[in-house]
Amino acid sequence: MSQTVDRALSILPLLAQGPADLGQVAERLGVHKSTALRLLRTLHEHGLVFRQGDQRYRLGARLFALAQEAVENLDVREIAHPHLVELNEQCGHTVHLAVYEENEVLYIDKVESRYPVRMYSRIGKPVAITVAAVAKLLLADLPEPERRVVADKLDYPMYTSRSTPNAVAFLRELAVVREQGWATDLGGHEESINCVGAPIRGADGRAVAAMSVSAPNVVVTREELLTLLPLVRRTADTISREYSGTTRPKKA
Amino acid sequence: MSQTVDRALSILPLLAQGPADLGQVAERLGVHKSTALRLLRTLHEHGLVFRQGDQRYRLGARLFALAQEAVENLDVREIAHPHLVELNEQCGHTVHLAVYEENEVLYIDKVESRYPVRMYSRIGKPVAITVAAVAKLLLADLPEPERRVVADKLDYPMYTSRSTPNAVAFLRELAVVREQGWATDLGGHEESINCVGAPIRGADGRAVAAMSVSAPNVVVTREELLTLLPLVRRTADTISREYSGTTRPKKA
DNA sequence: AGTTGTCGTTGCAGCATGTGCAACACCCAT
DNA sequence: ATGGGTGTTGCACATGCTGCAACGACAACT
Repeated sequence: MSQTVDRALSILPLLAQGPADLGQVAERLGVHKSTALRLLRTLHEHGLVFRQGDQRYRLGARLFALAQEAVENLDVREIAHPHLVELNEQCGHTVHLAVYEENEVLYIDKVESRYPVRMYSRIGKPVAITVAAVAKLLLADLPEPERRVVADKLDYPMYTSRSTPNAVAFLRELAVVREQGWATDLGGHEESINCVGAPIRGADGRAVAAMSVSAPNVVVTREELLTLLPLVRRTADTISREYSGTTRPKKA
Repeated sequence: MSQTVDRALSILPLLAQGPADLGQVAERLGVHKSTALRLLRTLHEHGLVFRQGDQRYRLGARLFALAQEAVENLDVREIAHPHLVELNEQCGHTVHLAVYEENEVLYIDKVESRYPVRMYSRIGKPVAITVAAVAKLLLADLPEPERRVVADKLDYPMYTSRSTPNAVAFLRELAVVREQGWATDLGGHEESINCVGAPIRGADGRAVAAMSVSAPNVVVTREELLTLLPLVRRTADTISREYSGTTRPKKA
């Protein structure tokens, strides 16, 4: 790995937390001001960083443009979206779409109760990987050795008393999910929130994404939410079919 | 500027066009394969890039997460404030900043007029949503269905004879505002007060806030106030650019 | 099977490149 | 004026980046 690039890229998450001036950047990077300045300049020339009125640095528009392209290239999202909306119209609850990437599970789409999605709402956040239904689905689909390696590396925070406590329990849960082809999160992340989810599979049978429906206890009980399972699975299967039918990654 | 970082960052827009393998990246960068490899590795460790199918490289979803986090930590008010003050120094009148939230439009910042006669308003208070210039701007930017739903739910109090009388008239007014990109309130709230306003837009083109200049008849006539329109729009555009982190405005 | 081509990966020697220092320029408060 | 706080510049040094060439893995042909 390249030290210079490593330092430069470390600036990005730093600025994502909020604007910072040259001194702060240099200090938090552990380098001299002049070094930080040159890194920032380079980032600036590529538009990833922006200087606002009072000399402070912020993430720039180019980064947003790149982020846009990054998700647009995930064509699962395009295909799935209308189906997520439809599902939302039928049940009224929040619908999520997530993918697995590099030891993380990220939400890439979301439909909130009755209103159309707004870009940049809360999509893009990593999910609570040890408890979320979509995370279980995606991890359960990994090849066995990788699954175990990932499970070992994870932390197992006890969000609630129902959270997955450790790797052993997690792997056991994944085996169940793998077997039954769907997953739940019953108060494992927040005590009052339940989810049911199902995988979206590509032509080769592997899970390319996962979707879930979430609702708080006060709206529907666990049992009522579980009655939506067939609908969720049917939607996921529909998306799977459309995805594997239209996706033809030519040039082999 | 730093050569190494410069090269590394050049990879991103390159990958934005589509996945590429090591050889292609090296060639298009004009560097040796081993160099490209090390750059890609570094990008990979930061999650900006990932390898699909253990072969080709593509943009990583972490880019998306980064942009997301940055947007959440963005504070329109902080960015706008100095510009509002500057505008106030140039024209002397009251300047307002407002956002739309949950069927309401709220003032979130205000710079008081230098003239003795001031208008009543308070930061944090909902504005007269059917007549205020800022409210028209923000509602005009909503997606069509939501706009209509909101317009139907509103009350249309006749503050003055010039107030918007009903939903039909309001929607017509919003269409005009949407078209022209600015809005006025000519005695619709208080007989003697006029306003002109313009929207502040984020990187995705949606209005994140709106600003206006207000003055009573006794200080400036409507016609005189309207001559400030270019200045108001220019200020709003400047704030928009700074908020979205770009130097060049997108197309309207 | 053997062979040839392609592609990703590695270790290394040389030197381009990034680094930190110190001095400078600037702005604002005192 | 004076001082402390910024961001910025030029420069000598050596760090860490570069390109080379060789290796291993894999697949496609003959």
